[in-house]
Amino acid sequence: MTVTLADVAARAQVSPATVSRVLNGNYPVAASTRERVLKAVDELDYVLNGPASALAAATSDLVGILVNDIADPFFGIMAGAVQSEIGGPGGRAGGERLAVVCNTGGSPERELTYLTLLQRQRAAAVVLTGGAMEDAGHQAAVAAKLRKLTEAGTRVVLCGRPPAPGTGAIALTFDNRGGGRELTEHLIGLGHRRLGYIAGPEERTTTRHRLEGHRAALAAHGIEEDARWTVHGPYDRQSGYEATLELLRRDPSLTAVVAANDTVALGACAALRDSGLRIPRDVSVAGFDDLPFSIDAVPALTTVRLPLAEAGARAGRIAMGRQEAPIGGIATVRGELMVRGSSGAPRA
Amino acid sequence: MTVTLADVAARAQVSPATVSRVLNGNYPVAASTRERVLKAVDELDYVLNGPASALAAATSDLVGILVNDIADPFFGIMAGAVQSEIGGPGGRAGGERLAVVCNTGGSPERELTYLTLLQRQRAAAVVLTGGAMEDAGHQAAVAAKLRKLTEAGTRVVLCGRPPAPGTGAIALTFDNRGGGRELTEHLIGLGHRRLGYIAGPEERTTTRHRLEGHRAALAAHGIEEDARWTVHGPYDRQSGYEATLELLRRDPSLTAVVAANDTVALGACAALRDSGLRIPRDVSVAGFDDLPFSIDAVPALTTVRLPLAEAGARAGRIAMGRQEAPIGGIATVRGELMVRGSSGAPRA
DNA sequence: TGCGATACAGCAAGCGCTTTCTATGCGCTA
DNA sequence: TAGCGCATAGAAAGCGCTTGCTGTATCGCA
Repeated sequence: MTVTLADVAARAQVSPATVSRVLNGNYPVAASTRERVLKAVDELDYVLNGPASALAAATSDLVGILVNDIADPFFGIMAGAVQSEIGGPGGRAGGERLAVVCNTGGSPERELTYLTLLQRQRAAAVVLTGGAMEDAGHQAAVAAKLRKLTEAGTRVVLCGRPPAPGTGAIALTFDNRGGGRELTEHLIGLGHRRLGYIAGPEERTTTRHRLEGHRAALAAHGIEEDARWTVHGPYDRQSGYEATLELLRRDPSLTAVVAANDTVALGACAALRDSGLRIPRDVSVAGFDDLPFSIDAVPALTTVRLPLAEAGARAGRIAMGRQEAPIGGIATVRGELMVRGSSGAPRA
Repeated sequence: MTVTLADVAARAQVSPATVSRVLNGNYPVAASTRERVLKAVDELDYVLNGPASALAAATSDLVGILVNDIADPFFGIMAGAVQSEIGGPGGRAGGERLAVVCNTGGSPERELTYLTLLQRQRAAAVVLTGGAMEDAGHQAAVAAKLRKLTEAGTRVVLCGRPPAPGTGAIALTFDNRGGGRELTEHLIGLGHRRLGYIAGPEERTTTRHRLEGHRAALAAHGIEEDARWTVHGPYDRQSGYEATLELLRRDPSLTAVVAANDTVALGACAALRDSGLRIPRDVSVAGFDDLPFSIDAVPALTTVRLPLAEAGARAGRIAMGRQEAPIGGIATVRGELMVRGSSGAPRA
């Protein structure tokens, strides 16, 4: 039925061992023999049985990439960058690896299940992207899983995610707090004093850090925050739209709206427009991430650029052992404030 | 070192066979025994060895999803939908499957390599999304691969991709031609007679079909197309920007620009704005796909909505054998014209 | 009480590959 | 010419799991 190594061996008149060695190329095989084997492989259209070789060799060429939402370019960009460095087909590394991206949908259970699945497959490496849940129980469970993975020899890299001490995982963390602070300081510098904030989902590290940065900026400038100025919601456009209407309802005198990310900011812009407000004349808007579409918003979005592709690529290289891990296993990746048309001085 | 089935068996005082059966749950096991086994599994923190069981059972729970560009929401949305139906962790199906998305980057070689890798892993199913390359050699190679996969029992579904006759693959095809035609007819109906077209990369089915639809509309209305009115380029924003400038250079009298997709259209809008032209007063713009951000363009983009999520979900269900394949193995998914602010009557 | 049917549990034979160890042939050197 | 080492090929023992087949109690029923 299916062609096996033994069939190839028989056809090439050599032992299965030799065929295996030709295919893996890590043992001397005479050129003439090799050629004969390759010819047989070709004629028989032989395809190696992955599970069998993984079992025998006790290793696999699977690399897992966990993302919260695959439909969100934030993750897509990182995942693509990781993958390009993993050395999957066409990647710059030699060995062919199956880089697989797993969509957790932001669900803790799925995240854990995917990690188990990856562990089960004896993945060569795992990259976790994006913010983590702050639920203590879940964090402990993930940490335990990660420790087990690293102990089993799987390289684990966190990309855009806070460190997980004691797990052996390498962390490339985004400086969400610093970025958030810089962004809000920019607005304050422009003269804003009443700023609405549309935060991401609660219990997420990203949400909290960005919000903390925002508040730190307010505090640093002696602006007392009004509890009505903050609204939480998911990381999507609709949330931004609704949250903005809500903010306006709570305090129509706001002169700026800071969103948890660009997608949310887009929703905010739409809500403002629909409310008859002009950006930035009436209300300034700011996002976070600098996704590709942000520059095309009208006016273009003021935001914090996160080097998603660079960070992903670095994470990929580290996962493949082609680049050294940062000292201490932790590196902080900073964002860059991008001032564009959506922010301006408030009306006097 | 690592815990194996045998260890669990020893601890639970049963045979390995019994443990296996408890874990796979497809054979009667006394409740008391099951409990003992589960307890041992838990205590030992046992994780099944994926490759080993795949080898022994000659099946795997891997499902591959091929996409051209994972950073593009067009693919992200489809991939996410497929995945949610695959029954990966948290999906609505019971069995835990590892749904993996593979990023081909639009490269034929990578596509082929990923298919081989998936074949090697004895994937349970494969979903290919997005347009195909039109290179005859490559198409034949892919077709051969697909045939081999289906013959080996892997279910293959094409989502948003033309059928591959004789391969046993199920196809859910987007009606790119019809959508393209409808879109251009809308513009013609508005009074446009000189329409620029920014096509996607050559040698792609999607590119060709959309362009054909556009031309069919022109022909149907007796508009003779000027060769200068079409420019090809990749599916990205920058391409749209540059192509638009080029079109304007070639024929400043164009009153509408039709883009191969929304991302390209965004670039076109930016180019028009930067050229001091107003949308739609001076030039109308239209996209394709109706990605989430399109409604946030200013003015909102007139485009053709493709039910990406629905199609992906359906593809996923078919791949899992939870929904019947369309008769003949081919179904056409139609788009819906979304008329928005970016298109209007040309100035008299 | 006796007999077939039933419900579990175990044995053991692989699944297709990798890899260690061993065998063989050959070219050289002394 | 005998002896040694190197280059290469093969034999065979698993890797950890699944599953067909073979027991062996236990149960129902007459």
